[in-house]
Amino acid sequence: MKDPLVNLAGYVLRRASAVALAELNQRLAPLNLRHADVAMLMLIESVPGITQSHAGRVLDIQRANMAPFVARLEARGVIERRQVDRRSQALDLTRRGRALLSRARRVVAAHEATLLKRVPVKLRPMVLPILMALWNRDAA
Amino acid sequence: MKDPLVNLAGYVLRRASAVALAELNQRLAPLNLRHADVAMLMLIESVPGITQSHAGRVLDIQRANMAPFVARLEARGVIERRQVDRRSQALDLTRRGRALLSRARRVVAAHEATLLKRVPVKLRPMVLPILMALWNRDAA
DNA sequence: ACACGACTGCTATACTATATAGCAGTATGG
DNA sequence: CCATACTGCTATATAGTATAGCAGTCGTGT
Repeated sequence: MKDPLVNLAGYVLRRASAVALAELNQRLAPLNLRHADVAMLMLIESVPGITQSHAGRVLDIQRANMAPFVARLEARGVIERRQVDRRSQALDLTRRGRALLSRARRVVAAHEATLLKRVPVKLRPMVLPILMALWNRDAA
Repeated sequence: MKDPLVNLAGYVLRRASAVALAELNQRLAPLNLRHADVAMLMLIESVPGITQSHAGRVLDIQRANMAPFVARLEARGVIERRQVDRRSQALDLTRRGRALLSRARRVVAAHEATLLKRVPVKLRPMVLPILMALWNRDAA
């Protein structure tokens, strides 16, 4: 089938992302986690006590959506909130959160391995640099 | 800010895709198009008379979602449906659709150029091969 | 010849992710 | 000490995608 879109980086980027995301979410389903949950847990682990609003900025989650999202994780007992200010909330992992995260990390690692295995060995070292460049974390 | 997620290809893939998609949609807004519309128009142009269900499979759009999607494009007068069977619909661009598509194509080209410009020249030739590989169009 | 399974287009519905608007309260810098 | 910016939050809206099921049609195997 002649697909005229496969020459468009933007299109292939979107399709690749959609597939990878679906696969990851499927892998995480047994842990009752979604990709965003794991991202949050990993961020909090890496920056313990990070502010809720700050975490939202890093992960690009709106303040409005942060509230129920964090509340769910807290209700589940994997993170806890600590008042830092009378407005800011610091986030930390609970013992349970750390245990869950360590399981999730294995799933993520397997997912990453699957992704990279699809790329020819010679191209593999360029995957992250190219994705970072496309994401445009540095330039304007 | 130490972001522990930037080493994960899946994460960066998702973020890059989200940014690129948002940018493209913004560029297309003046034409009153979204990225999915353009994908459909380009596909129909490339395979005139393609069946609605077939187009849905190529673009990975569910049959159920295809119906209102195609209806919108038809109501707008950019595509037309032709009965091929008493069940299958063949899709074609109208004159108006071709005109709109040629404008959209310029927007898409500009978007593609912007994306690729972010990638160091030496890595640029690897962008599409890597994205295709991640998308996994061939392997299992 | 025709029954059956597979396919098409469709409606209705639901779920997820994300976005906008606005509020009450708090911190901070000029 | 006041104006401004910030925080967490609720309520709500929009877009994209997914599921279930229906009526009708087609193609194939026997």
